[in-house]
Amino acid sequence: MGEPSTKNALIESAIRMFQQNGFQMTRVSDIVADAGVAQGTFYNYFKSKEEIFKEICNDFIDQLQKKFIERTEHMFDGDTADEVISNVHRVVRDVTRIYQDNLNVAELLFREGIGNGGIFKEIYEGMFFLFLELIEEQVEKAVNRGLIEIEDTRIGSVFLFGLFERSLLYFMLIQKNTDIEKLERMMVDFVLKGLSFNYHFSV
Amino acid sequence: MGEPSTKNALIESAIRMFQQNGFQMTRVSDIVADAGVAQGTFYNYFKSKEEIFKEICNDFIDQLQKKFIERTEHMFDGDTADEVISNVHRVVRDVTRIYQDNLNVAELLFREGIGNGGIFKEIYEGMFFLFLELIEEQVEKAVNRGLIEIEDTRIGSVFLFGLFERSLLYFMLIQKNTDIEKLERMMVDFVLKGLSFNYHFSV
Amino acid sequence: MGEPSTKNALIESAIRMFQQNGFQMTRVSDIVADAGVAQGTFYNYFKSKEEIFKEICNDFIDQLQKKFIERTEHMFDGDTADEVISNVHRVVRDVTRIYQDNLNVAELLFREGIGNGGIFKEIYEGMFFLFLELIEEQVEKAVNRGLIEIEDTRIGSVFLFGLFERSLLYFMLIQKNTDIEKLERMMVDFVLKGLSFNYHFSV
Amino acid sequence: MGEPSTKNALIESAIRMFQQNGFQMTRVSDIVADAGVAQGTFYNYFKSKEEIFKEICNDFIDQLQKKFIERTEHMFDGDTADEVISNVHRVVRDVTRIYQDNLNVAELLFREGIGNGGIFKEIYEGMFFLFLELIEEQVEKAVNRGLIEIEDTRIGSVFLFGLFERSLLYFMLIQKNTDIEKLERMMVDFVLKGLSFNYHFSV
DNA sequence: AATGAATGAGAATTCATTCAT
DNA sequence: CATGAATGAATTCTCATTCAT
Repeated sequence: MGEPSTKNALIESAIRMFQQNGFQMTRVSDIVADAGVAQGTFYNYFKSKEEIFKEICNDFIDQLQKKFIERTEHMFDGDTADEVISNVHRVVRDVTRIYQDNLNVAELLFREGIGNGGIFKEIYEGMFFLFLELIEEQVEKAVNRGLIEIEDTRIGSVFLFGLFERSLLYFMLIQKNTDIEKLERMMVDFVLKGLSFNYHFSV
Repeated sequence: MGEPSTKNALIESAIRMFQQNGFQMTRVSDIVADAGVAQGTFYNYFKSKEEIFKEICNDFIDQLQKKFIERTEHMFDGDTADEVISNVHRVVRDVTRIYQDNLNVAELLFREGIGNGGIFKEIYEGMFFLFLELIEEQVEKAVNRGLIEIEDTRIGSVFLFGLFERSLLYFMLIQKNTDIEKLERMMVDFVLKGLSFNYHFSV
Repeated sequence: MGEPSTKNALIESAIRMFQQNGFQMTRVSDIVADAGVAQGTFYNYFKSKEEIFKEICNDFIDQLQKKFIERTEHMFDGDTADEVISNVHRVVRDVTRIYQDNLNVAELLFREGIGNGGIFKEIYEGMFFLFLELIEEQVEKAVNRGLIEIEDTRIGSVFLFGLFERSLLYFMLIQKNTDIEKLERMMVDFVLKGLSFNYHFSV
Repeated sequence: MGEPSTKNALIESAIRMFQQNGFQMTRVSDIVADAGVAQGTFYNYFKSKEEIFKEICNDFIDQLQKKFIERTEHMFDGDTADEVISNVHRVVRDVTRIYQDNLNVAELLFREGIGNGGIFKEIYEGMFFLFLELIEEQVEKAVNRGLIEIEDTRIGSVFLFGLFERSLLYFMLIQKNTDIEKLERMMVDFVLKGLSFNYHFSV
């Protein structure tokens, strides 16, 4: 019975420590001290310091990817402007929820992925490219359907993703008292206008 | 007279190494090997690894801040829509130039500043907050003049800065063949529309 | 359970090495090589090279101070000359024993305390001053009781302590075949005569 | 003409620095900085850091040895007690003068010689043994002439030298306001009594 | 499963000394 | 003689990982 609790304790401690001091600056000894187990115990559950980091991120990434794929698929669906807006809103809201529910891990992944640390760049950039592809696909469809207008869909997609990710992390991590629903609403509004959305559209 | 060339060689090597492997993973021995000098020589010019990083960033930061302050001041100035657009464009273009001219250092600062390394977060976040303030000030003025409409100026400013910084680095570092002038043009367009800019404005 | 033996091995090796080459010239690598453990093992037991030195000295200092305080208190006690002589002798003998039992450490402390190393001067000089105070106190009492005569009790005390410490270390460390009992006897004799002891004293 | 002043400046700076921080802790860069010359200049005058130390000590040692040999030769000479006392006093006084005139160097030699530093032990101990021999020779002569009584002349000589050296340094370096003439007088008195000097002696 | 002592490769930094100018 | 940049060996200390108990 020791297993699940010990492993969980290690994971929780690792998240806490990684967030506080970053991956590189966190020592395995910090993690085990925080978890209250012996140094060697760590290696009964994880092959290395890297492995626990990846294990921590994987759940979040899986969840996020799954939802992202599932949601973006219908991003600009709808027969009327209101339906489209509502769908865009749903994407924003659902993805925001996942960030909210995994805020610590999201920050971790974001920071280590962008930082030059090395190994985690791949994980992060893999995610980034996937999301970019998915968004671009939808943007193209929407352009084709005459819903929005944008000179270059790749550039437009980078705008969307950059704006989304950066804002989310800023308001969730730094300016924490922000009204997230307002943020979502404004984001949808800003992005649709930026994309020259045809507010009078109807099939 | 060996001084300036040795010091410069070290700085250039340091930038290269930091970019390749990150600050933490770069060894002083990597830097000196790349610069072709002895280990001890490094310490004739820099007190520590941290110090060379700071010295590298400082020039760029100074330049960027100066230009940013100077340019944003007139961001939404103008008596006609065209004049305003032209001013917004100039801000985007000038700041983009600085990024282009200091691409390596810009990436360095961005990555290490966001990564959890520690000391560089301060430098980066200091810059980030300053820019946010400057942008928000201008956004407020523009709202008051009826040029644009935005529910919350702070949120709007984060949108602007996030979109700008993220896109710039993406297209300069990853998708390098991008037509930067097109990017600038689209950015101005996207942002103004996102801010509900009154294209028919005139004093 | 490797702990006590490893730590002890390190301490013994450290004493040996410090004695052979001094604190400054002794490398941690010398100590671990002599103890037959890995370099890192040292730092499982001691925070630094300085720390092991302090730990080595502390036992000896504690013991010496305790005995010194306890013994000197009755240094010149007694109702007859013979009793007094016997008490002085006991002080000399007891303190000599402690030096004999901790010869290596005593030498270490003496050498590093006098040498300009820095940190150990404090330890040594603290001890030196304490002993000087204790001796002077007794010398004053003895002068007041008419047992001895000395123009300046501070100077006399420095004579006593200098003579004692220097001789002890000389004969224990350099001219090792010396008959210590004879040395003690001669020391008591020399010192009492030097202090103009009243050999016919009686209450 | 630059030579003598540059070399002297280096020597004076070296003495100052060695005294402040000890030989080991003093860097050549400290010495040249204090002397106001370039790093390389040091090596125009001295082969190494050790060499400047030796050069500093040599004058003092030569002087001290010369005077010590010259003076001790007649240490217990004299046909009356008063003459002997006066001769002993002269030895003490003359040697004290040399210490006084070279206090900084004396402390240096003493500290580094006793400290476990290594190379200077030899210099110091050579001196120590020479002085001990010289003293013992005189003590033996005095015993043979019935001037003094001492069970073991070697032990007695160590008493004399230990007391002398230790006291001198204590009162010259630490308790600096001491009346040196009184110290000399008391030393002569203490020592002669300790040696059971025959105050009524006469040829 | 848990422990924690032992490991040792590797990192930053110092500083006496050299030498071309 | 004076300079001071360059050198690189040497040293302390860190920490992920192993493994016998």
